[in-house]
Amino acid sequence: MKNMITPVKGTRDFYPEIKAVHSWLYSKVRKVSERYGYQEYEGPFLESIDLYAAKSGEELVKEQSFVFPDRGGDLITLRPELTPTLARMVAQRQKQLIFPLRWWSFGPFWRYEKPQKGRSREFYQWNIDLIGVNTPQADAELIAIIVNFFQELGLDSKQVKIFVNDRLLMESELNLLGIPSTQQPAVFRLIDRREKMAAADWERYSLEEGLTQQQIGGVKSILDNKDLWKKSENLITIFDTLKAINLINFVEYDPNIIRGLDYYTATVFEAKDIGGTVRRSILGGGRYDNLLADVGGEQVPAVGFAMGDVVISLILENYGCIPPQIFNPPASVFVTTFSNETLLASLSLAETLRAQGMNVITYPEVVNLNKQLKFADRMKIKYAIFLGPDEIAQSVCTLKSLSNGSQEKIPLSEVPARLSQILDEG
RNA sequence: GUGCCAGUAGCUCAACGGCAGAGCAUCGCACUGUGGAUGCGAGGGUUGUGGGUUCGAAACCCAUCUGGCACCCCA
Repeated sequence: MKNMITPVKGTRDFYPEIKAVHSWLYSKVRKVSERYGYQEYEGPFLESIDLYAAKSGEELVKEQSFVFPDRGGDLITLRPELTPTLARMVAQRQKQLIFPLRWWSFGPFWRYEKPQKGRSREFYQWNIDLIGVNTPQADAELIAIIVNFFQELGLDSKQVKIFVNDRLLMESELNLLGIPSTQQPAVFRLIDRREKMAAADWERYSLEEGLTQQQIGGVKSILDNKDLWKKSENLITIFDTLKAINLINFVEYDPNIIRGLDYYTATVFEAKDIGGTVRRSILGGGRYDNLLADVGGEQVPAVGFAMGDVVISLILENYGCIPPQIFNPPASVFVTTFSNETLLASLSLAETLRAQGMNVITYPEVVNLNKQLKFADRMKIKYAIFLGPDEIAQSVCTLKSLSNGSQEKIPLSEVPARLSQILDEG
């Protein structure tokens, strides 16, 4: 144990049983993305810091990104999010891409934050975006994808929920209260914090931000108004659309949802664990209609969301949604080795079975069968094959089921066919 | 980046100023052509790391690292 190099803070080691969960999650992400006709893409993990300087949240770039100079002295960033990269990739080929564009991605990201449960410094993120359409139906499609994803994972609407709001609606409400647009970003931050603070603290804080008593009361009544969405044609259409396609469950209006990133322009949404103990949000997204123009392209409307792998994995584990079948044994057949004289015959039989498409493990050392079977048992392999002198003399092998202990002798020439048959049945 | 809590065998934990232990796991034997069960035995530790207090530190103090909780922020 001594002198062991510790892993970099906030990174995770994916041991096989954890990698299995990760791969399974990736397969679900792929399945749902493809079900809606989205195409997989990927960007570079390294980006110039200038790409983020444009429009991501200030803190995300200045405080939470891994930034280092390359050998030429240019500042390189380990990507903290994908949306600016996506905007750049689309802007670069704006004239040749086919819109509406539906793209998805699942890859690693880095943020220099304090690691704790649900948050690491290196994490994977599902990004999915619909670019080139500015309609409530497009927003509804992304929300529908989330609902579909939750259903695919076996979560129900008492466990997780998607909360939706519209920044334009909030801005117009703040305007009605006489709060100027220059002051509105600060008020959005106030809104973001309200549920975490005691009421009195929040009011005092609001006064410090320059709001009048009357405005504070106004903001409070906005945030408590669960029917506020009825003032927004956009939200009305989104909810009507989701109702019509029967995917309105999991979805709820919430005026408190604002989102931290600066580039969101209208619809914003966030999914949370409501039945359990994970307070951190599962995913977040919304409409960002100006980002492409900000990175040098033509103005193109877009909507999308991002989901980190860490929080959703925790939630799936808490709710027992991870199917045990994903921890399959690494092989279906174990070919024992008996002696140095018969070793090559065993290896040869194993290779024959592999050529038939089976996953086969052999014991690469001649040790007693006791030890080999114990190994096979612990690896949860279902069938073992013995090929010792007795079997070789008769041109057969012994097939043993490790689940019920039964054994049968099979002529060597028939082994592949017989085994395929047994594996198909079991 | 701020505050609080915790780190003891591979894992879960005990010992709480006085000989570092248990359960599980591992390895060996009973069982050299047959796994799971059982019995017997063995190995395994600079108590996260560095310093300090003390006759004596796993324990108390300081620093540091790592993790967890609440902030900040966010996936």
